[in-house]
Amino acid sequence: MARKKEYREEEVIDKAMRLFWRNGYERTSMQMLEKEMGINKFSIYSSFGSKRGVFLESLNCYQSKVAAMFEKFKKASNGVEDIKQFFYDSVAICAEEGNEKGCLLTNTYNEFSESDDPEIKTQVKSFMDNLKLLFLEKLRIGSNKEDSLLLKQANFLVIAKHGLAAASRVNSREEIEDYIEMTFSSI
Amino acid sequence: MARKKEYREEEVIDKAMRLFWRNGYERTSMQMLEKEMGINKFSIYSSFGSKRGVFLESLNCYQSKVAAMFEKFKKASNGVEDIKQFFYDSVAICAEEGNEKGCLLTNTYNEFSESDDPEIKTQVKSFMDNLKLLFLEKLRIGSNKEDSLLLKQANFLVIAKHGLAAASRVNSREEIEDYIEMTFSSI
DNA sequence: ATTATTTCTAAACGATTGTTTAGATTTAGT
DNA sequence: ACTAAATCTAAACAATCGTTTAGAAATAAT
Repeated sequence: MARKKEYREEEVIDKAMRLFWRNGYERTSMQMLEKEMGINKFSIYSSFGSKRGVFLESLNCYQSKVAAMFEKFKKASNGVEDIKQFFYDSVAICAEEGNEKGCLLTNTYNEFSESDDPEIKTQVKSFMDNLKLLFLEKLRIGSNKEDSLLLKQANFLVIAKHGLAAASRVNSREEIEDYIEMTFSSI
Repeated sequence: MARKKEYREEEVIDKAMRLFWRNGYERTSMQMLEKEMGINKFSIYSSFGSKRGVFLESLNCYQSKVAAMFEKFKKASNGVEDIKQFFYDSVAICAEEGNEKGCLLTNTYNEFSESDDPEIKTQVKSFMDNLKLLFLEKLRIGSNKEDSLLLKQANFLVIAKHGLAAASRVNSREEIEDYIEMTFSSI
């Protein structure tokens, strides 16, 4: 009994996510969001409530974007080799976007680490913790080493993941791939 | 023939640097700077010209803060072992501050990567390039390997440094130190 | 003590931030 | 065709941003 929306929320939130990814939360203004999402402020607010609402939805969008990669990772069963492939897939996703930013969630954790927004911090932290657990499980499959060493390797690889996120914005894809090779030649 | 300043610029810029380190550039307001530096806006502007001026001086302050560590690194002569020690010193500096942030310059590179402020980006980039050259030189001292492999290892270690910066904000000091041990056990 | 010069306080600046509102426009049901 | 409900445009909102300015307070030289 009323007019129809001229945009699909999943489409505009994907554009918002890319904008936040490039610029971070604070440097992204509503004006930029209007332009990038192709709709105006009223529509943004009626769909997502606030700028923060758009950002939270963007984080979900990012997670669903990498979800397929996570599923593939979870289902694979070659242990450490899966983690290596996971890193390659991560690099591919960043390169596909053409951006030189690290992981959106890692960047978000950094930007919000001193703020008092527990919801955002919790979402990011749980994402990282899940990843850490996944890594640990993979190591159990692919190795016969004792647990304490496994834990250390898991930490090592999780940190390597952060390093990948940070380094991918200052190094070429080739260098990152060299890095992956060297990392895994030591395990 | 006139009144004396009631603050020393080196002292207030050190406080500003710590504030920028914790919060990043965009989330740090003049109001916060006034409070943290202990002087008011007029004094800030007469001493540093602008918020950006305070930030540029803060970056210099950060560099001079780690300069001693760099000098020690440059003068040492145990090759790869020096790099390892350099990483330990880096961790110590962060822990000393009590913050859980990565390297200020790495964070700055991330925050400004999409902005059009070439001066800041150039300063950060040259810092990283210098570090990379230093690493390469250290590898030459401590190793007899051929050049292409040396270059790869240098990249690897520089990326490890970025990883350290990124990971130090989500991992404990003990985990970071485990990470350093594992990194160097593979070289 | 007066003057000149600088730093201080504190208020105000215009611009931009995120957010809201009023009214025109469009659609669907009666 | 008319009405009701939702989306659109576009202007305005208060708050905050970085920045500037006017005037009081303080110092050093004359």
